[in-house]
Amino acid sequence: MPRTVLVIDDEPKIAELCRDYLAAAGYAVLTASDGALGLALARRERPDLVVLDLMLPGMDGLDVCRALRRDNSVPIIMLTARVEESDKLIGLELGADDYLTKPFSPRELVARVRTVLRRAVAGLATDDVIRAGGLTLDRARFKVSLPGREVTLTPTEFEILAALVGQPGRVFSRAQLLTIARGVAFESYERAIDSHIRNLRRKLAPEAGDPEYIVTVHGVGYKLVE
Amino acid sequence: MPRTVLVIDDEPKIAELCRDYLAAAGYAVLTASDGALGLALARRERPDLVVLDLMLPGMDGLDVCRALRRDNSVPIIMLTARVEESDKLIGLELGADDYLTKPFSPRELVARVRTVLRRAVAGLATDDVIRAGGLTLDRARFKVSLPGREVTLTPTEFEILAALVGQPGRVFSRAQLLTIARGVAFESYERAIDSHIRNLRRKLAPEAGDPEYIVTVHGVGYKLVE
DNA sequence: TTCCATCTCGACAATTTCTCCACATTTCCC
DNA sequence: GGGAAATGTGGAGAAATTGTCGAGATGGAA
Repeated sequence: MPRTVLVIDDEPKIAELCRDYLAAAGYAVLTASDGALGLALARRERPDLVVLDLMLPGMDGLDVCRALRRDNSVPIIMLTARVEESDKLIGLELGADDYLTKPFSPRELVARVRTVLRRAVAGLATDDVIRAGGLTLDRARFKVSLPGREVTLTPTEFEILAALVGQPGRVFSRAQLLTIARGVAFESYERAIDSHIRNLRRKLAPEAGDPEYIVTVHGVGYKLVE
Repeated sequence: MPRTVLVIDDEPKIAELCRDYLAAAGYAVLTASDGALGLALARRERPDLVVLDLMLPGMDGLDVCRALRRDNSVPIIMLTARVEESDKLIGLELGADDYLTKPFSPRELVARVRTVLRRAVAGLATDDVIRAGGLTLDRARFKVSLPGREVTLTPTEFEILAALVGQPGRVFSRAQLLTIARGVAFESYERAIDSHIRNLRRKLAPEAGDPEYIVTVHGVGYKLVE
């Protein structure tokens, strides 16, 4: 059961960026372009977390925050524009679980969402360790282990492998993997993925004859062995 | 187990500001809008520290301070409206552990609270030690021992190392370490962490060739060796 | 006050990681 | 098998990240 994240932001670009990234990270994402709409959505859909822009037209982000807090204890991550030394803004903060100042890296957003959700649902399933096909990825330790040894990956390699291991057998296109690794905002050479796949294969199976973990699906993309 | 701070202030804005900041810093916060209420709360909830406004309606802050002192030795931080020498002196004579003059920066408040609490707790916690990877951290004395010697750390260095040692192998991002070190989840120059890490490394391994305790995880953060 | 310890932050160098190209090889489809 | 398209591979910059030093800022103590 994927966790649901509600993004409330009036800037379409930001909202879209958040949505794509969080979706790529495996979350169900709802978006709202203003506070009232967001609040209504939150009440109806009961998201597991809310990403909330501080600056909103009409109903202010703080009002939304307050209202959300009245309803229940949904975790909130606030987005703030980097304006002044935060003291004044921060003085207003009531009960957000974490803060991000714009511009923020989408990767950072996903990391924060993960952290806050883990904290919020401590005791429930932790999505920190994923296992498949003899591979074990531990996000907290940033390590992957396979029978008999452990391998160190770069951030991009780790994200790609995490996506593959998360859904064994599912085929990911290069575009999808690029989005997962680098973000939608980047339009770049899709075949950069090939290099990462190559490096991953070399790290996962250093000797010829070792098991293949990553399978090429000609004309489509890559997948983890089933 | 979070430490509890009781804020006694009749100005809602100030009280709210304190509550939000201290909550963000990981403290459980109680607030009271006048002296009598605050005193009652203190007796019932036994907070670890009291933040007390000198100017209160009805029962004066000094009276509250006196009364608190009669009950037990809870640490007290006084808030004063103006820089009146006499106020400071009186407050300190009465046994306040520290004082702040308005307007104060919330960040400063958090810093003072942490300092006073640390001082207050230092005498109590004797078995508050963490061990891992050959390191032994003594929170009461702010020292870390490693094979053959003992090193004194600054408060920030200690908090960072304590986090790392508490979960060996787990990777902490700079943002996480910043939050741990400063007690607040506010954006700041993340790379200040690098400097602390550098200083820690120098203290832990003064000679070239000494064992490395703190490992860089490129693109992610830092961790303790496993 | 002045001194001292600590922390922050900028600048630049050192290092790691990523992207992209050129070309070799494989796969697919006829 | 032949040809076209897709993928594998190596390596050279480009880009991003981290190491390092040191100058202010700040707060606490003498």
